[in-house]
Amino acid sequence: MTDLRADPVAELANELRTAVGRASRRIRAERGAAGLSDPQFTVLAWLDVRGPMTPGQLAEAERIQPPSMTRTVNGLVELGLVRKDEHPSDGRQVVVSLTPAGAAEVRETRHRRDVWLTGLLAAMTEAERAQLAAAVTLLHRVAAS
Amino acid sequence: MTDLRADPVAELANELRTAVGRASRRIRAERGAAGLSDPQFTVLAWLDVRGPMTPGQLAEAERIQPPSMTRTVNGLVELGLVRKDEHPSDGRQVVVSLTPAGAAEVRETRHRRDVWLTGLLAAMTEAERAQLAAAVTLLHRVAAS
DNA sequence: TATTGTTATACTCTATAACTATA
DNA sequence: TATAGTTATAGAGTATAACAATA
Repeated sequence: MTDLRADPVAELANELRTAVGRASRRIRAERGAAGLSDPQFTVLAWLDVRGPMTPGQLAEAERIQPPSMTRTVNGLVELGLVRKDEHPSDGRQVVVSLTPAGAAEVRETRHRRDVWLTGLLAAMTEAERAQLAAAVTLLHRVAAS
Repeated sequence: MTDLRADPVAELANELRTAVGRASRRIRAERGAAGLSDPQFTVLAWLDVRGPMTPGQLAEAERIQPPSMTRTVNGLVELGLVRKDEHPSDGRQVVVSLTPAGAAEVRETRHRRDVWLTGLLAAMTEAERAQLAAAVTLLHRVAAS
C-alpha cells in the first residue's frame, strides 16, 4: 500500500473502510432473539421510520434489485409482520405496511440489538460519544454518495 | 422507539448502528474490476496484514464457522490467489498464504475500493476528515468488544 | 411504450451435522 | 479424547432474464 501512505486522504479512506467494515460486522453479529435476519429487520425498520412503502421503494432504499426485495417482503408476510395491500390509485403498485405484530417486533429487535452497543457506548467518555455522534452525520453522507 | 429517545446513549447507539450499516453497505458496493467478493477480498487482506494463517484462524478472524472458510479459501486457491501448505509440525493444520498473484490482487482491489472513498473524503473539509479519523479509533474499539 | 412487480433460475455465503486425520 | 479441517446438506440473500399487469 505504498501509494496510500503517500496521500493522507487516501490513507484515511483505507482506515475508514476497514474500521467501518469491522464495526459493521461486529454490530450485525448481535442478533435479536426473534431470529430475524438483517435484511428482514432492515425492511421493518424502514417501514417503522417512513411508514408504508412500495417494494420498489424498499429495494431502492436498500440498494438491492426488486426481485430480491419481493422475496424478503414475502417472507415477512408469511411471518405476519408486514401486510401487502393494493395501491389506491395505481394498480401496478403494492403497498407494504407493518402489522401490529411487525411494529412490536421492530421495537423489540432494535432494542435487543442496541443493548449491546449502548452498554459499550456508556463505558466511553462523553467526548468520545460526541466524536461518534459527529461521525454519524458524516457516515450518512458517505452512504448517500 | 420511545424507550430510546429517553436515553441519549441508547439513541446514539441506534443512530450509530444505522449509520455504520449504511456506510458499510455503500463502501462494499464499490467492487473491484477483478470481481472478488467481499469475503474473498477480506481473506486476502488478512493474509496481507498478518501473513500466513490457518483456516481456523481465518474463520475466527471473520467470525464465521470453519466450513464456510474452507469454501472461501478453496475458491481463492482455484483462482491462484492463495496457497495451502502442510503445517511444519502439526499434520492436522493447514497453512494458507498469499501467492504473488494474490499479493498483487489484494493491493489492486484495495486500491480500487479506496479510490471512490478517497474522492469522497477529498471533497470534505479538513475538520470533517479529522472527525472521521477520530471515529476510526473508536470504531475499532467497537469492533474489538 | 414505459413502469411495477413477480416468477424462474442460478450463484454466493453461511450454518449445522457428520466424518477423517492427527495430536 | 480432543483438535483441525473437510464433506454433505440446507437455508438465506442476491442477481439477471423473462413475463404479466397496469398506466
